[in-house]
Amino acid sequence: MRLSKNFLPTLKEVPSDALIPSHQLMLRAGMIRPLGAGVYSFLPLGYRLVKKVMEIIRDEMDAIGGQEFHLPALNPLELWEETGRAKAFGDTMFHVKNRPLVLAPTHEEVICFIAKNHIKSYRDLPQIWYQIQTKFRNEPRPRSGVIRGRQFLMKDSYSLDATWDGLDTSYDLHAEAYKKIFTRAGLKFFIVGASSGAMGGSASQEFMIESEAGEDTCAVCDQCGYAANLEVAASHVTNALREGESKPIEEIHTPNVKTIDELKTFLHIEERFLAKSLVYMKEKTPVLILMMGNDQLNESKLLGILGNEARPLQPDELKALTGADGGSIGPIGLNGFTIIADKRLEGANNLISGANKNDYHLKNIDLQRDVNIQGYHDMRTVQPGEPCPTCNQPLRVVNAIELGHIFKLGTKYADALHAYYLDENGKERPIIMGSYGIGVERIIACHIEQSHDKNGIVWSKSLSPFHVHLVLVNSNNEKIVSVAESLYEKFQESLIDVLYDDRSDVSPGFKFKDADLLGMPLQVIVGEKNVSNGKIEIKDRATGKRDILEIGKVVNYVEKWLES
RNA sequence: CGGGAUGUAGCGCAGCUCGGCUAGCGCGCCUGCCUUGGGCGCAGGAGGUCCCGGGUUCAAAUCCCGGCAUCCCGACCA
Repeated sequence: MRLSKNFLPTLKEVPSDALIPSHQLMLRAGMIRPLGAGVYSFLPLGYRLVKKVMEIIRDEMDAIGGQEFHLPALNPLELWEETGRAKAFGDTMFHVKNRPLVLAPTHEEVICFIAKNHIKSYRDLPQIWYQIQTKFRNEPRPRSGVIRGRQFLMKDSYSLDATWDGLDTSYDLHAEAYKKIFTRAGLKFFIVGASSGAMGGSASQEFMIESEAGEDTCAVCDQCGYAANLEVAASHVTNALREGESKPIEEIHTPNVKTIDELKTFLHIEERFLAKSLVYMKEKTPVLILMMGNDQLNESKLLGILGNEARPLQPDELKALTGADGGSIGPIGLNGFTIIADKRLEGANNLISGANKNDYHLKNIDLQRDVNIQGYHDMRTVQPGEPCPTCNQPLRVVNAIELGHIFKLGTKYADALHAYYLDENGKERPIIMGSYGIGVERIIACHIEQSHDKNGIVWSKSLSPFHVHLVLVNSNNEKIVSVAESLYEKFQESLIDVLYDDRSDVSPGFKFKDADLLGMPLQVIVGEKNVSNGKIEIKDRATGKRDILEIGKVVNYVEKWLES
């Protein structure tokens, strides 16, 4: 492709709205332009990348037996009401104003609708159906360029199985395909166990890359490779101890002590003797949650135990139900409460907790003797530096960008839409589904986040929009021009993707800066300096290393590099 | 949806407190000359509803009220 004739608007300056490197560089490299909040046009270079990514995805999806669909973005609202997800998505789903239609944020419903009409027998299963298409979500706050948009490309696939073992197989096939896809895209990623959230279903894993710009938080162990979304992450912290003798409960005056840290300082005592209380409402029942010391409650773990409808109490409700304000609540003397505790407190005694009376705490509480604990659960949030649950090395807590998410859905959608098949015994059963997504633009943005320097993007060989950036340095010198032109032709004949900077009105420095910004892995530089000796310079974008070789050997050099 | 910031030429910004504008600067763009190994140089030129609507005033980019948009933090994120 000739730069003199093609539309590739690069920017010297950083657009002020872009803060993270991938967003800045995608704008500067002429890949995208904003149209509205979270809505981007892809210009030719950007779309070339999109197509590269889609090619890799198609390849690996087809390899596991996936069949590509093209599904409508416009969906009847009614279909979404049948599964209850019109309500579940709420304002996140776009609704068309002048017809009862919605813009699909994902496609379980449509897939299930097709399956319902055509999958009749266990002999029709299993199936893997996928699509790579635009999805629409009315994100309350789009951000970070294409990483969170209101309109974005997603590869979504859906497995349909007759048995739960079949679902496991389909799920594992996807996990393997995803590893291949992200590896081929040149990404350093990790896989975490995740919460399946409101999507429903049993197992779920996320494919993540570590990035400060990430919206998810994960605990990772560099030693053994343990990694988990903080929503579900665990660590190997020590428990509160049970001492030999349980002393009698005593009330202590603790004026103006509101937080665990204040209590710790006030009493000069270790955190493991303190029990913090939080109160949630599950339907009509208040639930007191005991956490050790200043451990942070992990709400997603809690909701996994209590159900998604549970909610924290308002301060006035708290006072009415316990008789005290937050900071003085405790497990003793409550009526009508369910009490649960973090595993770390299991069986502990001689604890200090709130007295349900402002400015007072109780000491020597024995959870076995004094409290009717209805269950110990892991409910704490992992902190950086805590020991890894598998190898005890310190965990890091990092931000991460979610590239892909795989779910075992089960029969939720088949049940709602009555998508049944007949098994070997002629018995009607719901189709068992899995759902597997990949953010297409995120692969591009994440690659840039992981691979750039102060001069611009550094593409990996597999993802790069062109293999070679051919730079004609002296466009006023006919000899140089003819060498560059003939190289351009030879590259094309050899099926090497080449971006050719043949502009005559641009200074050499400008071309070099553009080449570094655009980030093709190899720069082939045709300039007077070397051509006069029959030589060409090849610069490796990633390392900056330069090789000088004879003109006749350039194409072969690039071919070798491509094969390596 | 809460908190904060910003909105002036294609991009990056100044001017706004303290009203006086014929609205500047750098980059980019156009024309001509020049230059050709790291975002050249010189000369000339085009380009603006100062986000929108209302108000105050002799006079508003500037002050006041209302809206919209974009970005950031938080909430949210199947």
